[in-house]
Amino acid sequence: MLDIQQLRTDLENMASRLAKRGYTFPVMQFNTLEAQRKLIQTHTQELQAKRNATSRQIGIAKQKGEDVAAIMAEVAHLGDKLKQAESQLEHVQAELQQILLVTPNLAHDSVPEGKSEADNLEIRRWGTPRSFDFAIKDHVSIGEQLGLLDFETAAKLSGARFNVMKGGIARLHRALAQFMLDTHVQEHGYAEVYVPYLVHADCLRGTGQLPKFEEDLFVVHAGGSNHPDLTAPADQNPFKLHLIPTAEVPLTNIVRDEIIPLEQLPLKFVAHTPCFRSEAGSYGKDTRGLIRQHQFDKVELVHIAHPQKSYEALEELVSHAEKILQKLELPYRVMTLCSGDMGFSAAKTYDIEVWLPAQNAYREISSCSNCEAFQARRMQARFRNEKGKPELLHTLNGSGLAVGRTLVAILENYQNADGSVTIPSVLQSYMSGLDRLAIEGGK
RNA sequence: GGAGAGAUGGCCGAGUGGUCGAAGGCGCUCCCCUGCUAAGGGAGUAUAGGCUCAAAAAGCUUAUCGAGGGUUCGAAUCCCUCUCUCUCCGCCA
Repeated sequence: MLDIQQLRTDLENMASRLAKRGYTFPVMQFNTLEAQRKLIQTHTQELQAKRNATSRQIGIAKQKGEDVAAIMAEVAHLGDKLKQAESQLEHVQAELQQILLVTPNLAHDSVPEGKSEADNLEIRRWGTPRSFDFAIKDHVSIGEQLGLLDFETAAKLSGARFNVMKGGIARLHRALAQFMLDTHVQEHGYAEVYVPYLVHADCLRGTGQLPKFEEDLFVVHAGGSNHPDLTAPADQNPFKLHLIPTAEVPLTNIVRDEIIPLEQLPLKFVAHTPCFRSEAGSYGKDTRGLIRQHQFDKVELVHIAHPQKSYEALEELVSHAEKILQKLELPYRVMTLCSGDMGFSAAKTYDIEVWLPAQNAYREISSCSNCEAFQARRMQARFRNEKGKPELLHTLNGSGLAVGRTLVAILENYQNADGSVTIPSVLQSYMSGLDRLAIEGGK
């Protein structure tokens, strides 16, 4: 959420910055509502002040044993007027809030201007794509030939965009998550966290998925759709929960409504969770294989940072994600997303793209963003600053990494002519020393 | 699932209709006193808004005692709904 005070004082500038990321801010509507708000709020507060003062007088008079009938008559009609004013105010403020809730973050000055993916800026590459002397296969063929990747069964169980992994691939998948967690905890200083996979709507509003992107989420009810409590307000309804689309949601919301002592900053959290996405609007995209699934695992990194240090933290965060690919010896490149391609909450985003030989392309495997105070303002996540005053934190998140896509990268980059797949050396200790997945080896 | 108790400021804790945004204590900050350490005295110490103002300072003002609603001229206090925590019983991985 943007700072409404900043919008009031610097509207033109803010609107033009939003335009750079392809968002048209409703300037006219905002101005109209603001003018109304000012009028109604002042009026309401005057009425409230009058009521408070009069009530105090009544109290004093009664204590002295004086007659209060005259004063009572004076406020006789105040109640109705006040109620009306209060409800008008509430209405206007809800409308303003609605505008703010669907307005994306401002891009940082260092973000290149652009409209789409095509305008993203490559900033570095690591590793050299391997050249193959045989006809390469994609991860689906590799996995199915090994007998360890089974999309047919997955479709029977749950439909499209799900997968069943077996034997060595299931284990490799597990090994990857363990390896990532261990690296971030032991080498990068993250606190390992286990979090709920079902969260309240408040959490999703806090990180920016709601109210705008509800169609991308899965919602669950306890006890089926006939549960009587479904009629209760969604916010406080314990029987309506959302499946997390990323661990960013629970991890970042850990600091919601908190004031963190200065000396505890930065907080660095890591969690391995499944992620659930409806993938509405991506019909026909990446339909084959593990790239785009309704359910996938991810190791997520979150920093809760001092505002003055959040851009240092972003560089650090990216380097932590890169480290995983380096250890796995997978070639990748790092992109700065242009203003038009960034997510809703981000002020600046780096994508890490891993080399996928079968696609002959680099594909996103991690997205690392600094959201500055955008999420913190929605969450009321603050710290006590050097002057002892509460101040909004900066929040950052990044994949470190998407486990399923990393698995894809390994299957494709480490494939051999005989259909087997070499296990990267850093993972072998997680696989009881196994150094390859062979066709007859899986069970 | 059943029975009961509770939720107040950074923390503890008082407050059952009226000058209560809230006694007292702890903690913290500043000042004073005291030749070590300690102790004592004084002052200050919630958050988010709005208006006045070019701005700052300042002033005025509103809201907030788990959340939402209600009663009332007036609610931390009374009523209703919900959430969470604790204790006991039952059930369960």
